[in-house]
Amino acid sequence: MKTFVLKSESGQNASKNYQIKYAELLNSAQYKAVMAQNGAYLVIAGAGTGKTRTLIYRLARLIEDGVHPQSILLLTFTRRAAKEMLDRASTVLDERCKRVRGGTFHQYCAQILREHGGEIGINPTFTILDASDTQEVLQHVRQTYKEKNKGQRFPEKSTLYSIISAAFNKQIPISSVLQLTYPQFLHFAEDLEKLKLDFIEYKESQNMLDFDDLLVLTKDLLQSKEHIKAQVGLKNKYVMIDEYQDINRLQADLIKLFSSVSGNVMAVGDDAQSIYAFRGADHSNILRFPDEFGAKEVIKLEQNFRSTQQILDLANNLLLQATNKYDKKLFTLREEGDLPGLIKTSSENEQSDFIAQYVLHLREQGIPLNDVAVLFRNSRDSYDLEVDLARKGIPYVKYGGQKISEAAHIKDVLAHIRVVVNPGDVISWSRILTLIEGIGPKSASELMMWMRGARDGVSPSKNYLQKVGQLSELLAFIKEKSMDVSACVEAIKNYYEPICRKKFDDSPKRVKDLEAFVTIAKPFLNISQLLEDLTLDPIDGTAIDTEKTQNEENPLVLSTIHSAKGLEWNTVFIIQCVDGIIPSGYSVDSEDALEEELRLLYVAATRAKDQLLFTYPIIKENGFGEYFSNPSRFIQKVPVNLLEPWNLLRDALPDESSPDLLLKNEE
DNA sequence: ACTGCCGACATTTTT
DNA sequence: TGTCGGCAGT
Repeated sequence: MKTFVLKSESGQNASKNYQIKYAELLNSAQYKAVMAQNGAYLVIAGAGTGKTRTLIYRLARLIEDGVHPQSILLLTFTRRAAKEMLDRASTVLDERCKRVRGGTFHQYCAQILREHGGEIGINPTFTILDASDTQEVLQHVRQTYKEKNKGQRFPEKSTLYSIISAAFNKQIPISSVLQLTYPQFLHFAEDLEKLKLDFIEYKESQNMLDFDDLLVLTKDLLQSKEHIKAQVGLKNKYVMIDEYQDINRLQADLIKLFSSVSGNVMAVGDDAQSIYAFRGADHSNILRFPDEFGAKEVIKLEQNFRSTQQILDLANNLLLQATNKYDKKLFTLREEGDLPGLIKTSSENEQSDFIAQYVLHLREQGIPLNDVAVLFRNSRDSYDLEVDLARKGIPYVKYGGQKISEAAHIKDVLAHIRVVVNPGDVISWSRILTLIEGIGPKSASELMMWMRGARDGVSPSKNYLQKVGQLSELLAFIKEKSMDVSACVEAIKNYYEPICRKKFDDSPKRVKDLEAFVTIAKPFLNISQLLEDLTLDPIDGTAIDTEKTQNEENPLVLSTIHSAKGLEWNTVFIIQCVDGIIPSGYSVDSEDALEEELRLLYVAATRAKDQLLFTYPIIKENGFGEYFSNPSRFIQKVPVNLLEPWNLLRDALPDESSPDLLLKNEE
């Protein structure tokens, strides 16, 4: 008798002959997620439970099942994350995985708008504004309102940016944002609403979109144009979203639209690790997912493969302090390890000294610098340490904080490219014109008037024209060579370098950045590409320094906790565990905000594989002088049997061959 | 008009 | 920390 096996629609793939032995490589929860077929699924993946691994294998599995790589959409938090996943997936399976469409929400939205934006009146050649560009536009729009409210404190451009952006991302009116976060500006509510309209109008007139516009307009487009929604939906047979806990309302709506045809969505995240409320993320989104998307199943990953049980015990204990119940308890099969340590230092300086010495001590034990991370709440919390590391010659990279592409000197360089790409960009014109000696805001705007067509015979003033000569040569060159990015950037650098030297006291550092920037810019196909990539995927603060230290030893990692998301190291220091820093002084009035700070500490703690050390200085310096600081309230509540206090002893002998030894006191 | 200098001020965290 | 606004000098 002959047999023919009929394939079922879903779920029956376990018997298939896969190239990859999924069942052997994954634990049962991971396996379930990887094999999940059609419909919506939520994967709650605790820290270190192999979330990325699960996503990677699911990609591979789908492709093995014949799903077209291009019909899979993988949305991640950063572009780097997407790229890494696709790279890893192609190692476990094959090159096909690289053809999966992966990236950030902003990137994907920009793509949709370039393709279909015309349908709602968007010119597809729009330029994208990054955070600081947006602030410059706001600065421009702000003038009128500032003058109108003379004598009163009117919000700064950065404050305006957070207010307006919060209104967009949370989709609430400005007055509500003011009530929640900026009650001191409540009386400006009306003006700010108007300012917002001016702001929108200005961006429209210049054909510019900021980060928020990309999301909002994509949503508008897909909601108002049924056929486009269908077209986009058809392309997305499978949608996967990483870090779902950090997604805001707007993004949740977008996912619904992206997956409208197939309904195949897998969201992955951890409600205990939601740390982006400040930008509108709402960790209840992840809890709502099952209802909202009609999820077939919620899969929980709880076995941790990263940390020792001692570290997990402490992390679990931190979560107990939350009023929100996180139904989660991480466990591991790893061997026992050291108790996490709590180190009190007399000053911030001693804290830095301790870190530096202990890092060297670890290195002697065979733990390389780059397997050690120092984490902190605010970017500036590492300044003191950075000075100390530099002095002791310990190489480091820093993640988080200001982006290189937002530094003034890089913005200057980019402005030259911008005016070529978008000659209507008044802000950039003004920026590059006022760089020229003898040209201030007034002459700059006269020159711009003149360029726009010399209305009413405004005299071009020969004197200025001469000064601008060099600049116009440069711009002509860029225009002609727009496909040769490295020639353009090189030319700008040569033109700008003398200006840079005059403009900044710390010009040597900045000139070095310029040189590094030439290298970074090289691989781009044309100047518009360069601009777009830099705004959608800004280079991390010290990425440039990394190049320098590459020949040397792998550097120690310094990072804000936010930027450490998803990463892991053998040893993790969490420094400045002081009340007012973590939790931040800005959060103590709000229970929700406070709880987010707790989650932040939880994220930091769960980055450690073997050793976890909290440090805090007992005396902090602040403006006028010194004051006593208290250890973080979160840390204070942890019982001693989970967190061992260390005793620092300073070696009294000055002529000892080894540096001062800091000892651990076993109690 | 433009430049330079001084003091005030704001500040989490990121696409 | 660096940026911004005001003021004085060229």
